[in-house]
Amino acid sequence: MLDMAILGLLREGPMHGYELKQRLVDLGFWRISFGSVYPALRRLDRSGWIEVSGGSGRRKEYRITAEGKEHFQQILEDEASEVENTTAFRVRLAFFRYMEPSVRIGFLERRKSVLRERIAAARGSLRKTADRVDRYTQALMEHGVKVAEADVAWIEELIASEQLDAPRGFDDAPGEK
Amino acid sequence: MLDMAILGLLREGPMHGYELKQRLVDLGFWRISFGSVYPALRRLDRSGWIEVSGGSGRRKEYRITAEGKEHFQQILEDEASEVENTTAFRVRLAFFRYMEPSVRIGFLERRKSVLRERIAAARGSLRKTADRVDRYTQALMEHGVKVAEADVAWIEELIASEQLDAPRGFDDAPGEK
DNA sequence: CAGTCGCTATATCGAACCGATATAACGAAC
DNA sequence: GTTCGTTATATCGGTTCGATATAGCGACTG
Repeated sequence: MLDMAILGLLREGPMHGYELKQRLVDLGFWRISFGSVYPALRRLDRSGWIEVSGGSGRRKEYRITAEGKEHFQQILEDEASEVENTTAFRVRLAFFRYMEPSVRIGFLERRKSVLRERIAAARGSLRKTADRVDRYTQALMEHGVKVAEADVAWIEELIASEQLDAPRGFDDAPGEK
Repeated sequence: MLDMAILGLLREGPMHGYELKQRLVDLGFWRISFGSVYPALRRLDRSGWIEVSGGSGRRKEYRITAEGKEHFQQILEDEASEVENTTAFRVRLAFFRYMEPSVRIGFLERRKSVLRERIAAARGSLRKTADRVDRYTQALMEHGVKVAEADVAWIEELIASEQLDAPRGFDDAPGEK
């Protein structure tokens, strides 16, 4: 996941590690530590998806390679990708501009149905355990459901505004089912 | 964090690993894997906070020890504990009944101020980056702020209902500042 | 102008955690 | 009676976290 976020940011231009970490924090994905960022950068370098300029010492610059861009595009648009993972969904949303318009709505829809399943499950376990859990636990579970419902509503808004932009089949994917 | 959640559940009675994991999932803290649960149980056993009955084979039962209860109480009520961590806060809330009433409101207040700081920071970074991020990223950040605001409102409710139960200084902490 | 404080920047370490997978016993359906 | 889903314990590799170390740099301070 971190790999995708880093590649996505490097698509906009080369950066050094510290700046990259600041940007990641700014986007508010999650709180990332250097203990994740630097190993990730080494990993991406080994895979040939980024390259490093400025040897050992201060201020190394990282830039994405052509293969890196290709790889980023692939993992970004991967239909089988985990929509159950909130972070993964949020990162993909942040890079929606790089995603085929025809794929965007599919992602949003799949996320919505995952959330709905989760809401149903949470409601079930609330009913099931209502008698043996205390009011704090109950408040916690109920709040979780409320947040998830707000998320669904938000995603529906996103879908609606996406459909306004592309009311009927898009240039890139004309007849594609 | 997992350690605290496990000890908290075992306070209610002995369980085996699988059941424990189900309960953890039911509570909806986060999605826990066996790859976390079993190492955690071994860890807790080594520390002497739980004990295992039923040797190698099927269905081991785990029960909390007296030292385990003491340790649980300590990490639960630790004033210096991380309120920045959403998961840590949620787990503690689920075990609020084991917490000194005088300590509960303190926790809620500290969580609230952390969220408020985070909202302010997010608003700042929204203003700062408004021109160079696209509408998807912006929608993501704005939604994050909204969710955090709803969280603050929820915590304020919790504080209010807590103050109803204990309107003025409690028996346990009479003159304590 | 020496001292030190805080920020930028890179890096590593151990511990914890995740996701996938292996294994096996059990009950029930077919 | 064997195949299937569920319960149950366990491990493995890879990733991530949190803490910590190091050092150059600018700014302010006595």
